[in-house]
Amino acid sequence: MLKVYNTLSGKKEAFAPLVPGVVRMYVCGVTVYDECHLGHARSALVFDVVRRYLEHSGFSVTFVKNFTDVDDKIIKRANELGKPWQEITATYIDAYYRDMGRLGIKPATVEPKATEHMAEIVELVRALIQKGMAYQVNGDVYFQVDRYGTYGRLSKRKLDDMQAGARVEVDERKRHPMDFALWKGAKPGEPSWPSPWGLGRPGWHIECSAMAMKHLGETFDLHGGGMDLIFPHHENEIAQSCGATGKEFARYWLHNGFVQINQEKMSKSLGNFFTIREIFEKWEHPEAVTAEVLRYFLLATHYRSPLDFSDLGLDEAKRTLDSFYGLFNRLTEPTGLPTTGDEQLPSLIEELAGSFRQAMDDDFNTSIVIAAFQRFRSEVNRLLESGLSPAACRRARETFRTLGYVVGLFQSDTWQFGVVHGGPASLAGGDASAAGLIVQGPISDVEIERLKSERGEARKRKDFARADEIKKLLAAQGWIAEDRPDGTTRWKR
RNA sequence: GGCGCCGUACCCAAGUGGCUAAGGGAGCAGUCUGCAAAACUGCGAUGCGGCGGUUCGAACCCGCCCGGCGCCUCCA
Repeated sequence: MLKVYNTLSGKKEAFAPLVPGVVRMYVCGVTVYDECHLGHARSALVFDVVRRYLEHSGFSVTFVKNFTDVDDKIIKRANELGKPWQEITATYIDAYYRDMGRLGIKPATVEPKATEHMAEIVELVRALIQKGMAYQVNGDVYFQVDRYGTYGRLSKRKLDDMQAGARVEVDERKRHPMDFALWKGAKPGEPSWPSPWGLGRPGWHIECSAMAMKHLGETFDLHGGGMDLIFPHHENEIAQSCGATGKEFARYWLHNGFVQINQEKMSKSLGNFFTIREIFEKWEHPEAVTAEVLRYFLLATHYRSPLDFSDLGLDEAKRTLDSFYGLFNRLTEPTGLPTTGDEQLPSLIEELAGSFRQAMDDDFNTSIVIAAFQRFRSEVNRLLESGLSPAACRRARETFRTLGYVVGLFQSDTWQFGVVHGGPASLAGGDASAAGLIVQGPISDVEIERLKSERGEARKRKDFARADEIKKLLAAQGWIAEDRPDGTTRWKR
C-alpha cells in the first residue's frame, strides 16, 4: 500500500487515485527564461521517480508537465538581450530537453505550453469574474482572495497573518493586498493575446490551472513541485481552480526539498547555483556516467529533505557506483568455481524486492532503496566468492537492471571507473611521473593492448619490475589492473 | 511579526514510541595477491544539538533553550 506525504494534510496518507488503476499527475515545469540548475534537476528527477514507481506498481499514468513560456521574466530577458521573446523561450525549451535528456528523465505524457492554452486561460478568468471571485481593473484582472473561503489551506497561512507581515508593495487598485493577477493588460511591445478585457497576457499561476484542467480534468490525483511553489503558486492555483469549478483540484500535493550550497538554498537570487550543463561540462566522464552519478547523489537523500550539494558528495556517489559496476563486470565473467552460491540467490532477490517495495511505498524512500541495493551488492559479491553459475549471474544482473530502472539506475552496459580528469596528460602527473615515465600524450589502443599482453608475459616469467613498470604506464592512461588468481588480468578504466 | 523545516558516528544518510540506532563512504586490522587493485571478514555512536517533562519504555511525543535554514517578493 503506497503512502504519500500530502502537503495539504501535512501527513502521510494512503494513496488511492480517483479512478482505480489510473493516476493523473501534474508537475510544475519550468519558466523558460534561463538554463536549468540543479534544483530543477532534483525536482524533475524526484517526480520522474514518482512516475516510474507508479507505473511499476501497475498504474496507468498520465503525467503532465508544463512549460511556462509567457511571463515577466521572459519579457525582461528578451528586452535585455534585444531578442524576440519567442526566441528566448525556444532557446531554453531546447536547453531543457537537452538537460533532461542527459539526466535520463522520461518525457511526460503531455508537455503543454502556456501560450498554446490562451483560450482555456481566458475562459477560466471569465468564469472567475462571473462567479464574483475576480474583478477587472482597467485591462487587468485580479483574483479576490477573500472571496475564496479556504485561501491559505495548502500553505497553512491566514490572510490576516500575511497582511501583517507583508512587505509587498500594495497596489492601490487591489481590493485585498493579497489579490493576485489573473490577466495583465499588455504594455506596448509586450506579448499579448486578445481577451474580453483587451490585449494582454496571463498572470503567473493561471496557466497551470488551465493546463492541468485541460489535460487531466477538473479534479485529478497528484500535483507536484518544489517546496518554494507551495506559496504563492500552488495556493493560488487551488484558489483559482476550485473557485472556478467548485470542485476539488488536485487531491495529493507533493513537494520536494531544496538543493542547498553550504546549508543555503540554491537559487538564482543568491547566485549560488550550478546549472545542469555546467556539471556535465565540469565532470570529465562520459555523459551517461555523470548522469547516473548525479541521479544517485540526488536520490540518496529522501526527496523532502534538504540536500547539500558538494563535490565530495558527488565523488562518493561515483565511488559507490564504481563498486556496483565492478560487480556487474564480474557477473559477466565465468568464475570457474562450483555454483554453490546459486541456491541462495532467489531468497536474496526476494529480500531486495521486498525492501524495495516497502521503501518506495513509504513515501518514495529512495535512501532505503539504495541501502537495499547496497546490501544486495554485498551479498552477490559474497556469492561470487563461492561461485555462481552464468545463469545466476545473469539473473543477478537482471535484478539490478529491472528494479534499478524504476529509480533510473544501473541501466548502463559500460562504465568509466578511473577518474580521467583532464585526460591522459594530467594523469601523467601522478604515478607515472614519479616513476620517471613521463607520457607524451595518449598511447594508441594498439599499443595499449600490446602493453597489456606484455605485462602478462612479464608476470609469467616473474619479471615483476617490468610488469609494475607497465602497470604504472597504463595507470597513467587511466587503466586499472586487477589481477585474477588464475594469472589473468581484468583491466578497467 | 506569521507559518514551517533541519540538527543522528570523521563524512553522507535511514529510522519518528519498544528486538543489539539501517546502509554507504573514509579509516584501521585481517584474508586473497609477487606487489597492488577489487572482493570478502572484523572493528566504530551506552548514544541521536542541550535541559527538563510525559511514559513501564523516547533519537522518536510535549515544553523551553542553543545552532542553522526556508516561505511570507520571482524562485524547483
